[in-house]
Amino acid sequence: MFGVNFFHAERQAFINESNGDRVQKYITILKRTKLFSGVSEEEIASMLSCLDARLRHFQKGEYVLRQGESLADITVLAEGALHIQRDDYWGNRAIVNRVSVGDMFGEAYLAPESGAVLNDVIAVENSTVILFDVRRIITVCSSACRFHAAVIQNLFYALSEKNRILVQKLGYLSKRTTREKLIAYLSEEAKRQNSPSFTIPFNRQQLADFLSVDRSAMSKELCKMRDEGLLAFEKNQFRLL
Amino acid sequence: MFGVNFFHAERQAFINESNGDRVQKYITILKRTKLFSGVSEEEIASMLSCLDARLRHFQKGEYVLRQGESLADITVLAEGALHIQRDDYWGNRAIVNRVSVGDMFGEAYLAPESGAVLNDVIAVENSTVILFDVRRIITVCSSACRFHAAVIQNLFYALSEKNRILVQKLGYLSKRTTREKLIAYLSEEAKRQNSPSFTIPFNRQQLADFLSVDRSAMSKELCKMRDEGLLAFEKNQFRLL
DNA sequence: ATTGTTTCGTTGTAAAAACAACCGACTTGT
DNA sequence: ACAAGTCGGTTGTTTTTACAACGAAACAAT
Repeated sequence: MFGVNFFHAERQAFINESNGDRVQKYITILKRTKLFSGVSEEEIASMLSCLDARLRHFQKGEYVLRQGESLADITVLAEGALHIQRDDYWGNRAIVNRVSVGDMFGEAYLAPESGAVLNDVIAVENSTVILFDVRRIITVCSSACRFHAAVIQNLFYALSEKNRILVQKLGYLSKRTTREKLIAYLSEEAKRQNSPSFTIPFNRQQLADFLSVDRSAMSKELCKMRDEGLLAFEKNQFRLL
Repeated sequence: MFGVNFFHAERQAFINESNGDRVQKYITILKRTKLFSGVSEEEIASMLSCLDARLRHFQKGEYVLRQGESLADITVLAEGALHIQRDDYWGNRAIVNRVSVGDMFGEAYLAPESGAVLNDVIAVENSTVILFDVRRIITVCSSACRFHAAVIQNLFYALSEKNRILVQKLGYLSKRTTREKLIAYLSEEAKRQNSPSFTIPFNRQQLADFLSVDRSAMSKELCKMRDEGLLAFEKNQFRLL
């Protein structure tokens, strides 16, 4: 089987047998990612072996990365959804981030000095991950890959962007009260989705974990804000007033 | 004057007049930065114009970057010290980070999609900043700069590393209580400095801002922890027991 | 239809943090 | 030497949060 093949033989190349149509599916996905933005499908196909691309599949609930593991690959989520989360010594779970299709993850641990991965990455849906050898990406190969330079630029901008997102989340968490955290997050999300009415990708427990507050206290605060006329909501649909 | 020259004529090249010894001083500094790690002084000198390097000087207390400004340069601190900080609508100041000599900063806002700078950057000492055009760095020039590839790798690893540091700080801030935040920060710092006895680069107010807690409450908690025998401290010298 | 599960709101209580105000020890500048 | 400013600790009060426990609604499985 295709999936099992790649799962158990990590170093196997992306394109190997007569799995052209399946490969084509992932090339189509890659084409839409930031990493390969501006690179045609043909060029992606020709770069896959150059970059040592590999596939791995994960069932819902499975660990994609565990705290303490080390990582030497750039990873892109091709199907499904992941949560990057962290459990401290007494079970407090914080969702550091949510990974959607096309996102990279784990790229913070690729520098030679950086040690082991600090978070768990877990599949919240059945998921497929594509891995690339980091050294092959950032080492410019002389001639073969014309569009290697474009991928390097994309990678740089993606890292820069992720950096900004982390800074943004630091902005939420540096607020002292639950209300301030909610206002910071929700108004940012409204701005991002360009509408005072928007959907968040979390249920209550997940949002509380994301903002590192107690769920019931957050629920209380949300309802208080609703009663004060600051906002309206139903499930994960919010509207700022 | 040298400094005034560069301050008022931003686009002026790094090497221009008979300022060889002053330039040499900054080349020596750059050689020790992560960005130019593994690149010789001669090679740095030859790359400076290629990368459109510029100098700017700031007095203690001056703003290096303001919230809302945009940025198209990679910035390296050559002398002095900066604080990256954020004031919210009601004056709560959070020190997002401290920038030391050799560090890059502001690299989160370089992606075309990323908007304005979200934080203030302020000089806490008289400081000198070196700026490089980001597009010139990540666009591989065909022949001129042999060591351009090394700089690209360094830049990538630096961004990755900074990413990890942000994730780490998120780890501190996602703790719910002041005590937990202190323990997380201090034990991490002890690990980093490889000793249970270590110095932190903050005074109390700055540490409180860094961890986004109230100074007096933090002071109270520190003393309580000291009385419980968890740690000892004097000024910014700490020892975990 | 009923049982179990998940999600979300609610309540009361205990713990923790913010806030404000103040004090003493040290620096710094004149 | 002295005034002004900085820094860190302390205290008391108010506000906020965590925590635990419960209940209703929605949904899925048997």
